[in-house]
Amino acid sequence: MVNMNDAQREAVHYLDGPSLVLAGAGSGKTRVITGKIAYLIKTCGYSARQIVAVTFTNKAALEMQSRLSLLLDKSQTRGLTVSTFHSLGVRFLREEFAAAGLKQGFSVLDSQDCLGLIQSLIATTDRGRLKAVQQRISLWKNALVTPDQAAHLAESAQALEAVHTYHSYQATLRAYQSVDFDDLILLPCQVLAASETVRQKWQHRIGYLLVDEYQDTNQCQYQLLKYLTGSRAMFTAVGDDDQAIYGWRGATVENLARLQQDFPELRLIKLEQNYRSTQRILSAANQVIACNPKLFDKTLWSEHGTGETITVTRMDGELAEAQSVSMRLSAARVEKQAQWRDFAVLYRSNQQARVMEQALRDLRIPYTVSGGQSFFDKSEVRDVLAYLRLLANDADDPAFIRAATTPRRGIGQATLQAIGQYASQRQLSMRQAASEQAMASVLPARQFEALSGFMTFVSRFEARSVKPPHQEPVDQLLDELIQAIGYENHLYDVSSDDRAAQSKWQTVLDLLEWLKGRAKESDWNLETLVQHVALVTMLDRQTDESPDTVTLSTLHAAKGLEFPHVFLIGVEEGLLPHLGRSSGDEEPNDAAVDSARIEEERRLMYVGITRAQRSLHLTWCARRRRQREERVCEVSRFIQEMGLEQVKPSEDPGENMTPKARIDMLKSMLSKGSRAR
DNA sequence: ACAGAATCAAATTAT
DNA sequence: TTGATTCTGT
Repeated sequence: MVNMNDAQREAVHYLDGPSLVLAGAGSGKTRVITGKIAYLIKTCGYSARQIVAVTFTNKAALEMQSRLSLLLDKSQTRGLTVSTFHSLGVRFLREEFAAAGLKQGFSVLDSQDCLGLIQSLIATTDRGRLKAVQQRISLWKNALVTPDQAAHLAESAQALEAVHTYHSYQATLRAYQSVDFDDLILLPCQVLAASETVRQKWQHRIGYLLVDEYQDTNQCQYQLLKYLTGSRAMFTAVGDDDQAIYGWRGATVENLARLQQDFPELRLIKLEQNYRSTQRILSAANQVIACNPKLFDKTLWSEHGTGETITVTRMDGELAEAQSVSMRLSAARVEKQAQWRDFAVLYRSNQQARVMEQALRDLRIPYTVSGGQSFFDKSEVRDVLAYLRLLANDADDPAFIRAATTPRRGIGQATLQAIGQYASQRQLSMRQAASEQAMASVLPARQFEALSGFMTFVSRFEARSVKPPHQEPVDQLLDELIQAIGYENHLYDVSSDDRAAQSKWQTVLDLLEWLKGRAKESDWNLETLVQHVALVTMLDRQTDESPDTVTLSTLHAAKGLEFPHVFLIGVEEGLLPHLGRSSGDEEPNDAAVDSARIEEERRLMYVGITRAQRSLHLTWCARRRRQREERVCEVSRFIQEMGLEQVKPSEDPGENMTPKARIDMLKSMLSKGSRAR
């Protein structure tokens, strides 16, 4: 506790009741959380298994774990829970499955699976409308609104349709013995609300709870927090209302105010000293965020010097922007004697990464794109996971359909339809139906042959994987399973190109390695493994020894990170305050909604600015292709709000160069000394 | 095996 | 309108 300021120390030591730590950007909140955990264990005699720390992302959870391992021995952290809200939900349901109306091997469907489910419920090809419905259902769930309650709230015809879908959506999920992401919070909440016994059990088990990024909690998560801590209310919530950027997925800053109402004895601690950025950067950030109405008064200050000038550069278009930033990146690395990892390029939306990637590749600048879901979206990966899901959960119809038809084995549309019909008549899952002898009389002989071959295959592996007496190590099982499926051959059959097949097979091998690693690390069986897979994103796979690369990241994914040098690109009206509505949704003109949106965008800008430690460079494009046509853009209002001393008209060293000239110039720079590799 | 043509979907942020 | 993926013809 030596290296802490008074406020941090107070936050760590305060144990007389619930506390809320308002931690401004860069004020050392992770240090406080990890410090407090260490303090509880080392000084206060808490056992690690009584302590639960909750974050929003796996990345944050991992970060916290690694910081903790510097403060505590392995033996001291045994049994400690550091996980995301959603993983905690899975763990809860693994134990309380019965009370939630599930079996232990329930499936966790990701949003893509769920979108497919919704599509099967409402007949439409309009993806925008489907997504709108999905979003709506999700928001209801996050606000603890049941389908019945939603029916009373629905105003428009479109909302009424969504209610209807919500009903059948929930019913279908239950029938599949599956849950979506929102259920991982909602179901534990409902179970805790309904059962005194379960409540006491968990409240007794959890001696102290810490919540990171509290400003991003939704109503449901807040309720869960209350149930878990009970009237003892031994918890610390850490958050910053100025960094609340997840309103669109149901998070509500009101939870901060609500905390004070619900716990009048709440101790409020503010961390206002910033250890991250220079004065210039901090002052720009402060001025931007000052344009928002504030919930809590908070003034960030820093002992660092004034620092480098913040630059704003106008660019002709996306390409020029990307190339210019790449060049300046290269130049700055040499000038500042920095490493690639000291730089980040941040942007509002994922699409902006494309052009940027291309430009970086042209200049041989190594980079890592943070975020994006690509790996677990690949069809190879989803195919394999479907088999695992099917083994773990015989009610998982989507998994059944996918596994039964991939690779082709004589089970097609007609067979599936017959199975589906038989199943729904008797309230069975497709897999249960398919394994009934009666199918022999329902299906033509050839189809029945194919089907029973598949069913034998499935039950053979199920017996070895999930059923307790014969539980085998996951390693061996996975290898044999993939062999038995003949998946490699399937890939060669399906893809016309051998190279494509090879790379897909490699993806599968990567997946298997990753699964095995996870299973070993956490001592998980197949069921548990599969339940956690859906929660994992690309980010978490990066176990590579930190390579020296530039980071490309969305503003959302950049929260919690910091870099010496930051480029924030695409700072334009329409993009950085992002305007534009999602497609299918009807939208009354509501001034309050509009300004709430701008305020969230402003917080996003604030997050972006405060990622920078020493230098910050902003760019915007005079023209950009937005939605199908090139449009003229204006500089973002947020630039002006930063109150920079003077905005130089242009800082682009290659302003008048053609793309080719830019590249040539860079190449000559590279050969002069800096090694980009 | 590869290139050009036809077809299709796309609209923020993410567990 | 693009860009990406799939199909088709050589």
